[in-house]
Parts: sequence; C-alpha cells; structure tokens
Amino acid sequence: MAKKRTTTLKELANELKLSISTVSRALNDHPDISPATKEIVKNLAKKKHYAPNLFARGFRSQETHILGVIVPNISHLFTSTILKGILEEAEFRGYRVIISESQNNESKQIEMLKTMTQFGVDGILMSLAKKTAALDAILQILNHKPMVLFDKVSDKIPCTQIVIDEEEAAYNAVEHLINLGKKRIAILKETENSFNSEKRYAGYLRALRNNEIAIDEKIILSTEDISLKNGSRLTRMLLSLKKRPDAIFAITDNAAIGAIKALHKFNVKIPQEIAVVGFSNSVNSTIIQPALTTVDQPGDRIGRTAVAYLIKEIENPDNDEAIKTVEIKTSLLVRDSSFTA
Amino acid sequence: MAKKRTTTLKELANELKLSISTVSRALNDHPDISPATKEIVKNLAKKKHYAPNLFARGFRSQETHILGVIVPNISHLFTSTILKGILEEAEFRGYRVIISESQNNESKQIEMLKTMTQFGVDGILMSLAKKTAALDAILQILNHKPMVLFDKVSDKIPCTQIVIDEEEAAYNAVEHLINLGKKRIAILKETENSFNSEKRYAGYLRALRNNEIAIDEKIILSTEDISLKNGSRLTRMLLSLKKRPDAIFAITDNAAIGAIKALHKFNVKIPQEIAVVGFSNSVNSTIIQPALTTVDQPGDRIGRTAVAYLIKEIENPDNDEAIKTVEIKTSLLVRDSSFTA
DNA sequence: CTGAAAGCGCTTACAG
DNA sequence: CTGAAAGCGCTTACAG
Repeated sequence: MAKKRTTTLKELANELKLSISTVSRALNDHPDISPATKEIVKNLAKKKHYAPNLFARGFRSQETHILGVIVPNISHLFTSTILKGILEEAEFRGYRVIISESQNNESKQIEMLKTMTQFGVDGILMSLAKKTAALDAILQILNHKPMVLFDKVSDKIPCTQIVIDEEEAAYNAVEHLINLGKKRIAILKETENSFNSEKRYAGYLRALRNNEIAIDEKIILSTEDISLKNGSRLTRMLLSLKKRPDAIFAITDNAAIGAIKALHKFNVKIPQEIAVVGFSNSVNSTIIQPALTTVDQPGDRIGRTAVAYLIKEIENPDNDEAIKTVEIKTSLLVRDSSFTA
Repeated sequence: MAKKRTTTLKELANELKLSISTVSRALNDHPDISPATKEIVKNLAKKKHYAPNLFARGFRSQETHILGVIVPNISHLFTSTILKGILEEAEFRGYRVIISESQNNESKQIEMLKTMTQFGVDGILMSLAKKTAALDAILQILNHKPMVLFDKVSDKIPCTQIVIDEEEAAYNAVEHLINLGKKRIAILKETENSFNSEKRYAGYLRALRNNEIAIDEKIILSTEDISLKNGSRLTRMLLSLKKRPDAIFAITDNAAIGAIKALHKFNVKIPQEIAVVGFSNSVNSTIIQPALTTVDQPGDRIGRTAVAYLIKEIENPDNDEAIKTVEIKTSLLVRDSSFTA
C-alpha cells in the first residue's frame, strides 16, 4: 500500500494562507500570536492529524531525546527487568529508547556504540559485554556523548556506574549460611575476571574470614560459563570429595538450580545435609523444589537510577563532578533451600 | 563534562579547502571524484573520527532506517525471544529498533504509536495490548506507516500478521493426550476473548470432536489472568469434582506449572493419574518436576519473519497484495508431565 | 573533476 | 501581531 505522507507545517500554512513561522508559533502557544489565529491553526492541525516531525525538530536543536541502550543479552530475566525500569523512567521524562544487544561480542558492542552515536542519541546506557578489553573506542565516544554504565561495568571507564552492592550481597548470603551453623561452604563462580563474579567472591571470602572459618581451595570451584549445566557438574565434583561441603553458594540462580538438581540425583537432603543459596531472584528460583534462597536484585531500580543519572548529565553537561559509582542495595530472600522452620 | 561536537562534513571541507559537496561525494565513493581527492578526504575523515550524522541523512531522504516495536510486556520470556529475533534480523538488514512497552494499556499503546510515527520510524511492529478495542488511531496510523502485527493480533486491522498456528498447536497437544489414552481432558483458558486463548480453545474442541470425545463444560475452566496462581486455583476446583479429569491442558506454561504444584499438594500422580500439558516452552517448563510437556513457540522465528515482512513492505510501498497472515509452525515437546517411558 | 544551491521540516532571532 | 530568512548536516540535480 502506498502510504500518504504525514501533514507538515507547510501544508497547514498554505491552506490557511499564513506563514510557516506563524503556524509553528501558534501551535507552540507563543505569546506573540493572537488567540484567534491560534484557534484556527489548532483546529486545522487537529483536523489534519498534524503531529510535529520530532526528527526535524531534534535535528535542528541537536537534541533527539533518544537514549541508546546496549546490553549483552536481552533475554536474561534480570536484564529485561532493568530494561523495564529504563523504559518506564525514560518515558516518564520524555525520552525514547533504542535498545541493542551486543550478544557479549566486543566488536559488535563497539559497532553499536558507533551507530548509536551516529544516530544522534543524547546519551548511552550500557552494560558491558564479557571480556571487554579494548577501551579506546568506548573512551573516544565518551568524549562526545554522556554515558552511564550499569550492571556489567568497568572502573577503567570514567563515567557514572550503577551497580548492585555485589560484595555486600554475597557477604550477607554467606553469613546467613554461617548463622545457620554451616561451616564448610562451597562457592560456584566464574573463571574469568568478570567484575560481578570477583565482587561476589570477595564477599564470600570476607564473610568466611570475619567468622574465622578456614578457606579451603578444594571447595572453591570455577567455570567459564556459570550455567545450570555447569552448576550441576561442579556440584557432582563437590559430592565426590572426601569432605563434602555442608552448603553451596552459587553466584547465579541458574548454577544454584543446577546444584539442586544434582543434589536431588544423589539423594542429598536440602538444606539439612547441604544448603543452597543463589543470586538473582529469577522466576525459576520459586519454581524449583525446594524454593531457592537468593539475592533479590532490584533490576527495575537499577534501570531507573541509570536513566536518572544519564539525563542529569545530558541536561547539565558542564558538571564535572558528576562521575560516581552508585551501589543499589539488595536483600536476601530466605527460602526452603537454606532454612527449615 | 562538556562534550565536544562530533566532526561534520563542513569541518572537513574547511580544513581541506574543498566544498562540502566534494567531501560528501569523496566519502561516498562517487565516480566523479578523482582518486587523489578521495584519498586525502578519507584520510582526514579517519583521523578526525568522522561519522556521518545518520539523523541528518535520514532527515533528507525521509528514511530513518528505524523500526518501532511495541509489546505489552517486555519481561515475558517469550516476548524477549521475539525481540531477540527482531533485533538480529533488523541489524542484519541495516535497521535500528526502538522498543516500547505498552504495559497492556490501550491508551499508552496509542500514545507510543503516535510518538513513534512522529519520530519518523520507517515502520512499526506491534503486539497488541489486551482489550485493544478502539482501532481508529491504529487504522489512522496504518494509512501513513507500514505496520506488521505479531503474536497478539487482530483481524480487524488490515495489515500483515505473524502468529503461530495456535489452533493446530493446541489440537496437537490435546491429540497427544488422547493418544496416551486420556479421555477426560480439562482445559484452563482465559475468560476474555483474547485471540490466542480462543484459538487454542478451538484447537482443543476440534481435537475432542475429531476423536469422538464428549465435551464436558464442567472441566472447561476460565480465568481473567491465566497465571501460575490461577492455574493452581482452577486445578483445585478440578480435584473437587466428582469425576476428576485424567489430563489438564493449560493454555500457558505458568498455569500448567500452577496445576502441577496443586497436584503435588494433593499427591496426585503425574502423569499416571493426571497428565499435564502447557504452552510456550518457557525456561520454567524444564525446572518444574516433572518436566512439563509443552508447545515450543519459536519466538526468534516470529521476530525475524515479522521484520522480513515489514521491511519488504517498507521497500516496496506499492505492493497492494502484501497483506496476509503468516502462521509459524510449532512443535510439541513431550516431557515427563505427560509421558512415562 | 569540482562547486553553488536547493531542500528535507522545523524553530527562532531579526524586521516590520 | 505576522513574515522572511537562516540554519541544523547531509545529498544530489544542475552548472561549469
């Protein structure tokens, strides 16, 4: 179907025998324009379904009111919760959002960053792809556009970063296990130096030290991809140890669920013999039996906060001290996998 | 931090003492320009990190290469799979994507449709909000912009629609139960006339009729919101019947999982006493015990197909016969909730 | 081979 | 109170 063009200011002006300027001002309620003129103009505009071409307006003012968002994987539940927060807050403040997925691929990430800049987004929200190493391109773009990082961040990029307080969240999770009387707490974490995994590991170590529990390398297990499958695999390794752990802290819910599945297979009682704690509060954490104790990450709030800081920077471009790291507090949701009434 | 403006054609032209036209042509490899000139221009462009302002280019050519997407709820796993397909296919074809969430709110949906049109998107992909009734605004926009509906669609909107073959998928699911020897198959569906619920219900009825099984209103249950909780609630109602069903077909995985949870509570053996089948292939369907038999909806393919049809329409605006309904085939994933080896 | 000019739709400082 | 003109960054038909 051939599409009609949308109505423009020019068309309205021609039809009313007025100048484009006058029509523009009438629609924007400029005080110079007489009420009578405003009325005729507005009526015709409504009749012809006139809507200003925001593209043209933005083009002139050099502001598009579009924010660019880049995330590694759009279908992670935690990510979509953050996106939800971003979309809501952005809409509330009169901004639109372009979303891209880097698929954890560093060169795609750079390409997307460039395209977004070319599209004239007013600012960029980004969660970094794994193994992001070459920072030049990112730093280069940071010279031109405000940027806020969230969730997967890097302290080598000088911009505002919104994260959850990973270290403390992990600390609380592990201390919870200790308070239940657990003394041999295993951790399932990532091999690579991912920011999040390292922080959670640090919280684990601090909790053990603070409570004078010896650290045992044999029950500190790592994997490339901290998935359900690998959670199961590592748990089977733990079960084959001479001295089994009495609790497992997995740095993702998926891995924790994998752990539970493995424990079921070997008829290990949860939480009596081995308690399990995850991290994320994914939907799955309430589907699995027993329901999983986990860290609730307020994705929604991370998204909203990131947008708030980004817009602040966009609208006050000369505020140099704006750069900081914001840590969003989490809470531990205690469920049956770690606790019996 | 005050941000530097990005390099423009004008700056390059000034620095090289050439005209803007020549610089533009050189960068676009226009045959008229001498190789020597091209070389100097391209070198300076690279040095100054020149990237064309796509906004300005699009503004001139009246094509933005942006697609607008509106979905009811971004955090449904099925939705994010579709979005993934959309993002990938769009990127592959050189389009960017703006995503909005209508939150199942009809007036928000209209507003977003309008804003997207104002932003000059080249076309719109939409999954309708529940209870979408006022179609005027949508039809009005359809006059100006190519649109493709997916998943939640309406045959009252004359545009291409991409759906899964809901009726057949449900038919196959129910027939699978019948083939297992089940004779009293309950259905858990939605009260409102949602397109998807109705189609699945139709498939259910056809499967029973085709296999000469009497239809019993007592085991056809409906609810406003087909959630996990309501799945449990309706299942408890089924268990209180004098003649219990021997199978439950729930039109969503969530409801099916709710059903399984209720059956567990009442120590009903799955699938021997009551088999359960869901619809969606959500992650949860493999987490629940027993693993849920369900309909695999290829969200990725829906997304890709929708983009393909939309771009076809954008790029061939005068093709009137383009309007059609595309039904994507699904497959039934048989798991332990309906089958024992 | 290169340049001057028009134009995409809009806003706004400058005249009148 | 209203209008003519410039300009946002780019492309392209028209001259030369």
